[in-house]
Amino acid sequence: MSDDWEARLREHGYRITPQRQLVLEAVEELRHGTPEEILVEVQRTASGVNLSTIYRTLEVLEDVGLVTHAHIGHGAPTYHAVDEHVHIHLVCDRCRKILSIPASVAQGFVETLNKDYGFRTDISHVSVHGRCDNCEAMPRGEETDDPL
Amino acid sequence: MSDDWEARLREHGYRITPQRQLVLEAVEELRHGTPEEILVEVQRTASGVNLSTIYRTLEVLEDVGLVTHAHIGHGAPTYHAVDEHVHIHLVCDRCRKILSIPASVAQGFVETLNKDYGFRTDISHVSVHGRCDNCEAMPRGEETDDPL
DNA sequence: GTATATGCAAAGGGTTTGCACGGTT
DNA sequence: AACCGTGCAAACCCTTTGCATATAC
Repeated sequence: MSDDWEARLREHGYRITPQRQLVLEAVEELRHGTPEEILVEVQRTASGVNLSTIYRTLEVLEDVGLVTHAHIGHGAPTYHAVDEHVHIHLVCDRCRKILSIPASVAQGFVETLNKDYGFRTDISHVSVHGRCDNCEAMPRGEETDDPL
Repeated sequence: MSDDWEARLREHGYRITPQRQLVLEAVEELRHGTPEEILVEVQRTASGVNLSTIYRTLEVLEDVGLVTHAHIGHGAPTYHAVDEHVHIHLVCDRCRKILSIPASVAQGFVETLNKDYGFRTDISHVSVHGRCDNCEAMPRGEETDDPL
């Protein structure tokens, strides 16, 4: 865990609490986690922690720049620690697997948006949906067909 | 409205109903609409229509390929008619405006995903978040800061 | 000691579902 | 006449909020 997380919180006027430490650790441990999943991970250590604390804590951690979230569909968002490299999520609509690829792949696209449309974007914030390698080759039948 | 919509439904074993026609018309009229907004539009003509019918109908219309939806953040998804040109949504996180740009802008990106990662994508399904021209220039202060 | 953070429970959006009735085929 | 589609109400998931207590500072 980045060791200046305490400083980060303090700088913004937030206090250091066990819950905040645990949530940050859980996010780093899970790499991709929904609030619910983070709760479960946190409760392995501290069973008394409440879901609403997870939400409030994620908000704080996001505010100070220690975590971010991305939407992978219509369900709950997924959170990451920010010290991982920035990445894009490729979500397979058939098998539900999530591929993380370097954000640099989208660099040209992002630059075009900026130059041609004056739009500054954070491409990592949303996911790109489609079919992964495997599923594209797979015979029809066992698809999820849940249009996220 | 595309005039083969009845055929489209029948081909897939669905029936033709006033509600389905109204929902399709509403989607085309609105161009971007959440289920709730579509309900309101539909109710201008038929006040008795229920929200659950909107959801069920959108699912059907999506199944037969007459509409699609895209997620613009943590709120409700937004639906379109498919006969409009495929586009990408640029959502400004500050002023909430939605810019629609041709999907062709992302062509290079999409091809890279396919070639390098074997991932076939529908880029129009999700939105790209960031700051629009206007807001990027605007002095700080009145931003939404709601990290969709 | 004081302000912030937490736990709990209740409320809030958005969406789905069971069921009986009504409409399309 | 048979079955699908609809309205209604209840249930559901995810998230937010009010309030009293506990904790960091």
